[in-house]
Amino acid sequence: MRLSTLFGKTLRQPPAEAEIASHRLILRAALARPLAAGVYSYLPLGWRVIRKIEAIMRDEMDKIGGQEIHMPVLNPAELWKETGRYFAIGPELIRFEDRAERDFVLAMTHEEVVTDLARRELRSYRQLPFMVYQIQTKIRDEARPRGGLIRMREFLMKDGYSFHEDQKGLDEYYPLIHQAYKNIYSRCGLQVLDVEADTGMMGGTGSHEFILLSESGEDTVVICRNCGYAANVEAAKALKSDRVGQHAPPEAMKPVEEASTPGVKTIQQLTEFFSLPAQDFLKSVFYSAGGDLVAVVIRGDLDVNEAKLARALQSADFRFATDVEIAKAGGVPGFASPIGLKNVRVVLDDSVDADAFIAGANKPDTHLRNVHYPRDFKADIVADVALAQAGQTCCACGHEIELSRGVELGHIFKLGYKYSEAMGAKFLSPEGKEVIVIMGCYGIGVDRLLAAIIEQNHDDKGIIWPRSVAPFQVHLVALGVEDAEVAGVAEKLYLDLQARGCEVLYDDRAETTGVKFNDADLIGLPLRATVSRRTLDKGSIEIKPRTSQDFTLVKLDEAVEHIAGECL
RNA sequence: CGGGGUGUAGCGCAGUUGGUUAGCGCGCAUGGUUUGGGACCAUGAGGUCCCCAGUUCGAGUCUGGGCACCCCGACCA
Repeated sequence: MRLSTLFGKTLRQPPAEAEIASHRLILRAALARPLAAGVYSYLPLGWRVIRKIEAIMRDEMDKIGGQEIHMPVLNPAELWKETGRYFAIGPELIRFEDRAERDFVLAMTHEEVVTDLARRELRSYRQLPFMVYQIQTKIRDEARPRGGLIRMREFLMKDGYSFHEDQKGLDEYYPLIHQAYKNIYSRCGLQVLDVEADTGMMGGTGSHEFILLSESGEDTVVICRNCGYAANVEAAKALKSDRVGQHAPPEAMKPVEEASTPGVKTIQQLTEFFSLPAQDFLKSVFYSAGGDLVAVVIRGDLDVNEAKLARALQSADFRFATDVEIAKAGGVPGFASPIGLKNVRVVLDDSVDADAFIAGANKPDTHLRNVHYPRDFKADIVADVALAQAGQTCCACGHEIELSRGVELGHIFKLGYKYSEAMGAKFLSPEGKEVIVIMGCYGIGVDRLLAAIIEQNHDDKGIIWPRSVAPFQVHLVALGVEDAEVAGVAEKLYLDLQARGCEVLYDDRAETTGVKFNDADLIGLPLRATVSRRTLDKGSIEIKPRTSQDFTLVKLDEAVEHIAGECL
């Protein structure tokens, strides 16, 4: 490709809206251009990278028996009603009617379509197992797109779906997917963290996320530097420290007594008022779940993890209760607890021991001392619903855990029977019995991966492409194109390299040295080859890797083979 | 969806208490001088000042409403 005719100009200054490194470089290097919030067009350079990434994904999927298919983005709403997601998912699912007033949606993922395909095709266990995948546009009307290609409303995803006879088959296949994903990242030059993830309402039996550690990430992961345990904070198990200090133990229980606490509402205020650590108080957080009031009771030093709460409640359909709803059940916001309340489901975090706590009295300006569980209140559910915190210790080895921000690059899931059951995807077993097929789903964002590669591979001059995904391998620079010999040699090199199978971006423009070298650094191809009067006087051209400050002179007649050796 | 910010030429920005023909740098076009790290000179093209309504003799500037984009948070199969 000649730079003089390449569609898309590099920018000296990035548009003011770009804040994170990959976003700025994607715009400056002319990889993509915005059309609307979270919607981008790819220019030739960016699209070549996308195609390289896709090729790696296809290769890894094919290696583990994946078969590429292609499913529509335009979906009849009927399918989504069958699984209930038409009603369960919020406005991020775009819904509309066609001209005949039939309900349609734009697919944000393809479990419904693929399960529908499966139930139509699948008859016998002899057809199992299989895994199909596609690289397809996904539409999600995200509340807040951000970070350029990090979070988009229209994006590309490689999504795969596996179908097995039984859990055992899925369990045996899952590690192959897991390894294929790791291969994809490493082949793209990325170091990603592989973490245990929340299976959420999917009801699955296993799930991993692949996280790029980055300050601009929107997920929080828990990491143990000692044993390597890593998990999304939504799923993370951590050992809650035991309470320290003096507490009335269960065998020495004193009667509950009221304490006047005028205006003291928050845990922070309580610790100051009583001069006691936060762990000696009971925090009660009220939720409204499907019309019921739920009180989540947790130690004062901990916060509620709503993903874990969803699992405990077996429903994600809840929100913070309003003060009115709390008052209706007899609670007094700021001084509330489950003690003495009726018609409230109580979820107790397993951090709450049998020793004495101070809790709300459901009476204005009043708390209660010597509250003991289970003497003074009962729990409907006891579970771990606490958010992991820095400073807690690893559930596997006891070492102190760290929290880190990250970007979710991929998510693999043992789906189980949720979709196949809802949609009746069944097959006949060897015994002639109808059996529901078990599914897995495996997603990885293509655009986001491109952004991640840049996040992890750039310097202050520009992108540093890993060879595997670089839009071209060689940036051929002709300095002083008015010099007929320079132009002639560069031109010949360009043609010869292409004939030899190298991907060459040829800067044939009549620009000054600084402009050309700065563009080469910005675009970031692995190898730069320079032809100038100065190199020709030595019968040579100059070769410089993007990653190095040093260059080497190579004789003209060896140039093609030398470069080919570096980039093929 | 809550909070904050920004909308003036392709990009980055300035524009005074409301006042004539809306500027600057970069980029772009033409000509010339240059040519190993974003060169220089000259000439030139390019604007619904986000939109609508209002106040005013007069609005980029003031008022009201709307829209778009960015950031933080909530949300996120």
